[in-house]
Amino acid sequence: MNSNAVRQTFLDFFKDKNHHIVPSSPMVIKDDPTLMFTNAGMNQFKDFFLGNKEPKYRRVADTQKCLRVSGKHNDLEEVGQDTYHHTMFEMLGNWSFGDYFKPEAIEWGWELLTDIFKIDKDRLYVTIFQGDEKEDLVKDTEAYDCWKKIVPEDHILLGSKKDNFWEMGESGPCGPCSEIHIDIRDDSERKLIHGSELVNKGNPLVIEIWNLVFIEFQRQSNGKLMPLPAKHVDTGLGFERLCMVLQQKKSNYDTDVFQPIIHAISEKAGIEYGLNPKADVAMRVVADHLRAISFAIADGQVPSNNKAGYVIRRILRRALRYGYTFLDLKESFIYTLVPFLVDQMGDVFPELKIQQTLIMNVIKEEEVAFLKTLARGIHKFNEYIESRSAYKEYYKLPNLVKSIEGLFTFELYDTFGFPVDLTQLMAKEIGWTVDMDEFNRLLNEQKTRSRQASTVETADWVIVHKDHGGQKFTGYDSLSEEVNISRYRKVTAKDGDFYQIIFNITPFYAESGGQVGDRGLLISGNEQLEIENTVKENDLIVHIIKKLPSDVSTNFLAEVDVRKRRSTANNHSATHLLHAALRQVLGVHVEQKGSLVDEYHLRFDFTHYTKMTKDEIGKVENLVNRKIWENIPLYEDRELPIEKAKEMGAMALFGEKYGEKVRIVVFDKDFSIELCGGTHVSATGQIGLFKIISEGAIASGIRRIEAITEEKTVEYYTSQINILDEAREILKNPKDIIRGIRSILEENQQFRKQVAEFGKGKLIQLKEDLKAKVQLVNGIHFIAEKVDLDPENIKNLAFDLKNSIDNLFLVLASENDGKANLTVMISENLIKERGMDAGKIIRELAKEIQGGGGGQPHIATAGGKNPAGIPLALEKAKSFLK
RNA sequence: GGGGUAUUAGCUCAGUUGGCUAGAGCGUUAGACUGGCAGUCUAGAGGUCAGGGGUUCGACCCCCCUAUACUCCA
Repeated sequence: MNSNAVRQTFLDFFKDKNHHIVPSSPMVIKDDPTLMFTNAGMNQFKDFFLGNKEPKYRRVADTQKCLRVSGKHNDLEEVGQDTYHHTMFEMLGNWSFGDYFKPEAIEWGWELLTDIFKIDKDRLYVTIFQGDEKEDLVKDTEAYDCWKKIVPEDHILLGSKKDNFWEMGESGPCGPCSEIHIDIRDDSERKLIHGSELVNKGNPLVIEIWNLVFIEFQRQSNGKLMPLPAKHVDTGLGFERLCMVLQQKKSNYDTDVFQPIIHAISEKAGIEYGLNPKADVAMRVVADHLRAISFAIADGQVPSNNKAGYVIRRILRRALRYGYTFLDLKESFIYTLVPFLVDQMGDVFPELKIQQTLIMNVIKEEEVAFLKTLARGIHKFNEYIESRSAYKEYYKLPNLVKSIEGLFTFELYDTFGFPVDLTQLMAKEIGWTVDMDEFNRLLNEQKTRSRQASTVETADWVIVHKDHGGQKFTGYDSLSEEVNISRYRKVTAKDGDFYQIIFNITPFYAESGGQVGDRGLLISGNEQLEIENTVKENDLIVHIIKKLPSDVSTNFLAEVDVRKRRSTANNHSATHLLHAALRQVLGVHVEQKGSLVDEYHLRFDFTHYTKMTKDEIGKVENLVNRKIWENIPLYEDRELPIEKAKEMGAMALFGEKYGEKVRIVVFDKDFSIELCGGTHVSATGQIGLFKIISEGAIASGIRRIEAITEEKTVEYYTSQINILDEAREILKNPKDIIRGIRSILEENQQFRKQVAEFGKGKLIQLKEDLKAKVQLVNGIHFIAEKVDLDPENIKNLAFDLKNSIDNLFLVLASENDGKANLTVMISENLIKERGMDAGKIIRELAKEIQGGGGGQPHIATAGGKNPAGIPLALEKAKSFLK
């Protein structure tokens, strides 16, 4: 059975059991501070488990793209080493939200695996939670009894809290789980050791394939467990592992999910898969990471230097590093593999196919950049080895300690991004070692420092008024509302504590979709508190406030800051107009890749391959402004079925999560229709005036425009005109200001030349005067004079004189700003033949002017605070004429 | 969010206790050699040492601020 059929069979099976099939949510997560990527199938349903939201369907099934690279589930370093870990993988899942529980989940799981997929029952083992005394949790006999009906007892095993008690995080929903494991060893080996002894023991051929989680508790932040009112089922069946089992393979990478890609890599490297263990690991790493990166980019996450983007960059670099070292691929190659992935998965995940060009461009650019960092690192490494060897030469050390310091290794890694394992490899090749203890110590130091800088502690929610069916958002229509607090909690952060407050109803827009959150006031009686920001946590609207009201249980008036909201709406609506204008001027390949809208400006990232010309920017600005002046009224529909919205030609974004009912925002149905949750102007005229401030690249194929609207634009034009006015005034109001500036510049250049000529003439004169004063003492041409020149010109003069007079000993003095300066110049041959040293001489002379100085043997300078000492210094100079 | 490093000629980079009137290679311009090209040789042009402030007799170098880029950690 090929992989596509496996996936389909799973979904069909649960469809028959009255499950609603939902699409995979994006792999990149936007509105959850605790998570960067979807790392389990349950992520998109988190709000249902937390009780923040009511599910529309009580039974759901899906396949979910997941990425596990950071946080609690960190598999990155495992990937490729074995045959069954992945960064990106698909999780098949069936879900019950307060509907069926253990009996059905267990029965159906077994039915699918054994009846439909025909897996040999004798090879399957199940585990149940054994209980935990510390937590006061009993053994999960309910699950045990369900299993006992269909599975022989010697195939049911007890598991500890670590393996069989699932938790979402430090706090939150949790419960016991029951895992299904499979033993795919050969019969001969199975006879030697019973499979039950190898479950959860890290054997690559006895592995977990399905985890059935029974959520029935809520973990408080004080560690206590509370029973949940509604019980849920959350299951995860590893798609790649299931394919392996059904295709009778011993490795996920041998299935048709990976083979086409592995084959392409092997061709590229000219190394056959399966011959050399190290090369095999590398090929698996590249194949796995290629998937992860491509899907991430398709979901809108390009590699960058922090947060989620940084994680993607790290994955890509790891792949490149393995290719570089073990497959001897020294040039960018990963991007050339993308078409094979698209062939394989493009039908199930169309976002890959549509964005293929962008994915390839972005990957290639990253590859080239990283190869450059590698080259720089290698250069630094060689320099280090050379300098250490030179050190040994210099001090005539009998033998050099061939060890690379941890500090240097760390600097290479931390500052220059050079992978530490490459340092080790290169060291080994020339017979050196690396001080890894020191390296690790430094790395841990940095980790601790970073962690301390970002510790936040979140307390439990305090319920004030029970909310029925969650909170209501009224901000599209009103800007103030009578509210009461349904719950709040305290957050302790490094730079001060604050509170998160949930209202029963709120006009405040929470930060999302690139639009910043609202600010405003919370008023009750005489008390006025500032709501500093509004953020979204999953779908919950959270208000941030520094201080709690004196009475939290009373009624309040919540008022949105109108000024900020208005400016933000201007910028958001302008963003829509800009998007549409770009598509009209540049072409329909323009897709939104990111957006930021606040009260000051708007930022819009989009796909486009070349720098926009002045002309194009002008056209876009004009088009947007024309639409503003048409004063087009806003048309919106907040409850439109998504299919209908798409029919209307609404632009949906990749990597964005949409429900079944969506909101569309329309400005002229023939111009701009977008799916959007943000706040907008009621008619475009309010935007006033639009101006693009900058246009540039942020990644290959992605460009960024920054623009302003309304009063900011007027301010901008006003300040530009003021500059012009001022310039005109300075130039005494010429008819043509440009010509005026040009002629001044020309004149200026002329004068410069003249001044330079004049200065030169003066210098020549001075030079002649000084030449006339040369005394010949002991075969030395001696000059000691005070001149009226600045230090820079004295230096020039000195060099000039040295070139025209041989055997020269020159001492020049000058006075500037009440301070004395001395310069000594000596011909090279006098230094050699008579051992004269300008540096030593000047230190003697400087005593007379109460100062200090120094320099080289042939030229030296000094300064002092006593100009009256100059004659004495010049006199003293004679004493060196021996 | 917390660190680190860098910014020098059109490009790639040197410049090691503060004292080269700031250098190399490539590129570029002119000339010579060659029947022409490739090439070789000779000569030259090209610098606000990222920007601003400070310390100093003297700053590419030390200190502070700003900008940009790179990079590690969370």
